Amino acid sequence: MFSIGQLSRRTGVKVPTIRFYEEKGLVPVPERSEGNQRRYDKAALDRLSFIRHARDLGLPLADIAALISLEGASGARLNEAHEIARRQRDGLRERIARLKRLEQELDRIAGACDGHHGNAEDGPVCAVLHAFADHDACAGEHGGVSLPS
Amino acid sequence: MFSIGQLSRRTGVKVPTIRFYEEKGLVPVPERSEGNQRRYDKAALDRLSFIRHARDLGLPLADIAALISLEGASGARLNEAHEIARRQRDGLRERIARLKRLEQELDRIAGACDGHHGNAEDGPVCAVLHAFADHDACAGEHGGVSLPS
DNA sequence: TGTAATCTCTCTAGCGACTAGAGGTTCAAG
DNA sequence: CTTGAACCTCTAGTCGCTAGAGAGATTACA
Repeated sequence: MFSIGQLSRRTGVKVPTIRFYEEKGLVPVPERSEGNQRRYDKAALDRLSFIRHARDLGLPLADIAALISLEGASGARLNEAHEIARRQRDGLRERIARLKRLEQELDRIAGACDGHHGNAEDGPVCAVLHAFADHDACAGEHGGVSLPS
Repeated sequence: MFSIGQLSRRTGVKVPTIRFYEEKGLVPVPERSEGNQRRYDKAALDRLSFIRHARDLGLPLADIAALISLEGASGARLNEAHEIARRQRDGLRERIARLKRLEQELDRIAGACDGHHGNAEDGPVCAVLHAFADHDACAGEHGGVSLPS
């Protein structure tokens, strides 16, 4: 039986975040001490570690909740778990690809001007500012639809 | 002179988002028609394109505001623009590296079970669920501190 | 046993960057 | 002149937390 602070230290999940998860139904409502403080057992620790790890992997809480609901499921329902993992991995791949394109362009922008800035009177002063404004100068497309959130 | 809708179509920034940017001071307050509707000129379009592009590149609005304030700046102040671009690129690189590590692990998890699930009675039913729970099985560390937001 | 330090409680509000909706007004085409 | 699309303001919701206030509980040590 540990307190919320001990649970926090063991899992690396911050105290307010644990309470937040409880509110969202991701962590079961724990017992309380006589003084109304939360008391957790090993099961809670495992559950929270699970969430922690899944969050580290980038899964949204909704997906994590779905996975949790699959605990002890069998057969077809289990494919949902695979589906989540696969979907997550594919999304990640796409994100990586897009970020790489962006990196290239930031490279271009960061190197656009190597120190000699003209005077303010001479029109466009620094290529960096211009480069940010100028999408056409991009080597390739970078999505243009959604952000790399 | 175009309406907010036309500006939206030309820049790809959604109408409510344009108003949001105006509220945040990123886009100057435009003139209004007699009937109180926003009317924009080419300068507004350029500014909004700039913001759009920078957002696509992953810059937070605060950085974009900083860049905007550098318009027409000279000398030392311009280095700030470079600084922003460089910082942004470096952050991106780190993010990419971290995401790659996560991808590997999701790969492992997604492939953890290739179709034969045991019966629910036989204890641990599917490796996917277990894999999510089991950080120790990770090939490498994946940060463990902050999320790939 | 006393007391001080640390934890924990609930609650509310805020972050970033929007998005969605309600309920009303204006514009442009036919 | 009428219709319907586009526009207005305002509020609230999204996601995943984080921070703070003010009060009560627990624990370590003297």
